[in-house]
Amino acid sequence: MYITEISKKLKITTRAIRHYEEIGIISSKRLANNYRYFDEANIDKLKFLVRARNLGFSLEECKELIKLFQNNNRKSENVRNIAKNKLENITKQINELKDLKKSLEWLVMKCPGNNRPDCPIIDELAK
Amino acid sequence: MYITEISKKLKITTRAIRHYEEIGIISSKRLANNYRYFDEANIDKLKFLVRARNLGFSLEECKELIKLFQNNNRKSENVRNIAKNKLENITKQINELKDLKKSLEWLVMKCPGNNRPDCPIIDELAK
DNA sequence: TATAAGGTATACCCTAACGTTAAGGTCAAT
DNA sequence: ATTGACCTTAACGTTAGGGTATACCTTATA
Repeated sequence: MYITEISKKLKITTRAIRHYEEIGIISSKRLANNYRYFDEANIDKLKFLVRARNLGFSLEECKELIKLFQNNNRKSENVRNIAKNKLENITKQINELKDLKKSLEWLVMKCPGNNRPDCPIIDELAK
Repeated sequence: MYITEISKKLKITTRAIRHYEEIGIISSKRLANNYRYFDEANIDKLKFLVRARNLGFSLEECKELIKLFQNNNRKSENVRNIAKNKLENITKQINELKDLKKSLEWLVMKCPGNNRPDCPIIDELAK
């Protein structure tokens, strides 16, 4: 498969694919005209990568996961630890964002939002 | 106040303060020895900025808010719109993260996490 | 056959919000 | 005079690509 073909199939940009190759996460063959060609193995790896990214893993984490993916002697414990870490991070992020949301909701509710200068949001930030 | 003094007080790094100055959000005076000196007005602006950052506003948004903060002819509507936008973004982010969290929780639960290679997380990513 | 269209390549600059050296100037105390 | 704590600027690193420029390759059309 050519790069555009697979980029459409996986709904990512060609730029992303080239980037993944640049930093050594995936690889491809080259045709006589220097065009990239992705065979089954490369495509599988890329698919794996895209799914991992969609689950919120960083490229560095994806690299680790792909290593484990391709290692038949892996321990599922190692995979689980990566996922657990990510889970903790995401939970923290959610909680932080929830706090922010509460504060912002309060302020937006309090603010009249008219053409006068008096504004509880500004007051809060300036207090 | 000197930069370290105020950085401790506001619990941000000196690098952050210098960065804010670099990009023109805040300013400071200089002493004879070229050290930065922050007077009341500068400090108030910086405090405002830190609070806005803590509420999740980007530096660009903070710039806008500070402009409004210092404009006595502002309309509270403009302030409210910035906050409402941010609120929408945060809500979206939370929902996306919640989806990720669910998926990850499911996978982590399913994975035995032992020293065998069989792993539902890998299976899911490779499917 | 020439040329235009469209896919492909590399390579460089850009983003946000600082973190992180590196290399050096200032100041107070020892 | 030296130490250590503070200050300075400059400049590269980070994340995950986006955007743009320039040029080569291939194919369809005039």
